[in-house]
Amino acid sequence: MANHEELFKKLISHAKEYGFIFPSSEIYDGLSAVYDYAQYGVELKNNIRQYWWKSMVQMNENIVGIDSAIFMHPTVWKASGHVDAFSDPMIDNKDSKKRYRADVLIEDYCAKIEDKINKEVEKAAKRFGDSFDENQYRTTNPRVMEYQQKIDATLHRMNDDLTNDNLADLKKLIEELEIACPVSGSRNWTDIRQFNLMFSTKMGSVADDSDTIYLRPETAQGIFVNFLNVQKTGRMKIPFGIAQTGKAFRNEIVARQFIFRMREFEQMEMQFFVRPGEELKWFEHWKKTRMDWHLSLGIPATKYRFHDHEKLAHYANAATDIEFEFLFGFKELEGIHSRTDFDLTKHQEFSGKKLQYFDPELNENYVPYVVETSIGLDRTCLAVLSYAYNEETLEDGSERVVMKFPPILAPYKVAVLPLVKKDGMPEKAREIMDLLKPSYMCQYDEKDAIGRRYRRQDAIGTPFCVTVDTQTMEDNTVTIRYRDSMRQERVKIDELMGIIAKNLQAKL
RNA sequence: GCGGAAGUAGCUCAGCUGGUAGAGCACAACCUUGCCAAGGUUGGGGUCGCGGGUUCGAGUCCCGUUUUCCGCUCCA
Repeated sequence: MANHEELFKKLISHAKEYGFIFPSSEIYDGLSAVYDYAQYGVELKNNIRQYWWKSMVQMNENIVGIDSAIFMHPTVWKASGHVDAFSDPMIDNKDSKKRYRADVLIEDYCAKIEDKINKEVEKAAKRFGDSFDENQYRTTNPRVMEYQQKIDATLHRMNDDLTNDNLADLKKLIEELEIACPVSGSRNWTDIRQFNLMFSTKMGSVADDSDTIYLRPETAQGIFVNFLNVQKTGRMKIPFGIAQTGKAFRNEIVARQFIFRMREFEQMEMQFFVRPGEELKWFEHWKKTRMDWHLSLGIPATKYRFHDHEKLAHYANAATDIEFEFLFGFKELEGIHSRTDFDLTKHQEFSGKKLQYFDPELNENYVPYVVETSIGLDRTCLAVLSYAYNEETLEDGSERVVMKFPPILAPYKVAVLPLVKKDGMPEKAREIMDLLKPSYMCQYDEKDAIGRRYRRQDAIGTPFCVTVDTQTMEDNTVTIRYRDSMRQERVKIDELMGIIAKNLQAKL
C-alpha cells in the first residue's frame, strides 16, 4: 500500500509537471478540492467524453442526447428529495466523534421535559381522581407552567435560529441547555455547520428568499424533466434512453484524493426508460454493457469489479457500482441504478403535469421505469491516468516514464520529428504535419536530441512518433515509432494515415 | 469536522545555533551532434504558501490562516 501511495503522489506530480491537471487558482494557494484540466488533460477528458458519447448515443439508435442547463427550477430539487435530504444543521461531539443534527438534540431535550410534565400530570390525576381537569392543571400548576414555558421558549428560539440561519446562536442554545452527547456524556461540541450538499445562489433580485436556486447536484434531473419533450419530439418508443454529460456540484464536507472527489465535477449519465416490470432485465443488460465499455479501453479486467448495493436508496430497487482499483484501492467509478418510477412520479406530483407514456403494444398509459447509468468523467480520467502511468527500466538501465494511454484516448496521437534541424528535414516534417493535422492532434518538435524528444512524447503518452531522416529526403519514407514497444518501422509517408487509423480503431 | 505531517525556482531538494537565497534537472536563444533523455556558450525565473508578532535584523523563533498528504469521520 505504501508503494501505491508513493505512486499516487508521483502521478499527481506528473499530472502537474507535464500539463494534465493543475490545482485551481494556484497562484492564490489553490481552492480546496477544485482542479483545472491543463492542455493535455483537457484532450484526454474530451476524448473520454467523446468515446462514451459515441458508444452510448451514436451506436444505439434508441438513445439520444441532450444538454440541459445547470440551473433548474427550485422545485425540481424538492421533487427529487435533494432539498430535504440535505439541509440539516449538524454538530459533532469532539470526544465521541459522533455527529448529530443540532435541531434533533434540542428537540430530544424538550421531549425529556415533556416527559416530566406528563409524569406530573399523571400524578396529579391520581391524586385528584375524577374531579381532575387536565387542561386547567396544565395552565395553572406553577411547576408544569415553568416546564412548558421552557419548552416553548427553547423551540421558539431554535426555530428563529434555524430560519435566520443563525448557527452560532443555535450552538449557544445547546450550551446553555447543557445538552451532553448521549455517547460520551461530554459537552465538548464543534460549531454547527449547515450540512447541505447543494450549492445555492440567487437569481435576479437578492431580496426575496424564493429566488434561491441551486447548482445541480446531479445531471439526471435535467433528463427527467425533459422526458416527455424528448419522447414526443423524437418520436421515441419505449425502451429508449436519454444521455447527457455535464457539470454537477456537491458541497462535500470532505473532498479529497485529487480529482476523485471534487466539489465541481462532470458526469456522463444515461437514463433508460422501460416498461414497468422489465426494469430488472434492463438493469442486467446495462450492467453488462457498461462493464464491456470499460474493458474495451484495454485496461485489464482485474482492475474492475461490481459492487452490488445491499442497502438501497429510497428510489432504487436494484443498484450496483462498477469499481476501479485506483492507487488508493477499489472505489466507485460508475453507478448503475434501477430507479423505478420514483423520479417521474415525483415530478408528476410536484409539477402537476402528466409524465406518462402511451404504449401502443399494451394499449395503456404508464409512468415508465428508469434504469440509470451514471459515470464520473473526472474519475474515469483518474482511472485512465493511474492505469497509464508507468515507470520502466530499459535494457540499457536507463529509466523512462511513459503514459500508456489507450491510443484512442491519448491527448496527442502523433509527434512529427525531423531528425536534424537542417537539410530540408524541418520543411518535410511540416508537410507531414499538414497531412495529419486535419485528422489527428499532432505535435511538432525539433528541439534537442531525438532520444530526448521520444521521452518527452512518452511522458505525455503520444502513441506514435514519426521521424524524418536523410532517407526520407530520398525516398519519402519515414520511421514510425510505437510508444509502448519503442519499436520502429520504416513506412511510406502515404501509408501513415492508414497505419494510424488502424491502430486507433475502437472496439465498441 | 477531529488528529498528525508538510509547504523554499516548473520538478527534486539544500539552507547549521536568526545576518537581506543556492544546487541539479527542466526552460529559452545560439553553436555542435544526430534514432531512444543529460555536449558547449549565454540567459530568464523565487517578496522562501499567506498574514501578523518577537528582533537592530526572520526562509530560520512564536501565533493565526490557507493548501496538500495520511488516519478517523462523512459521502440521501
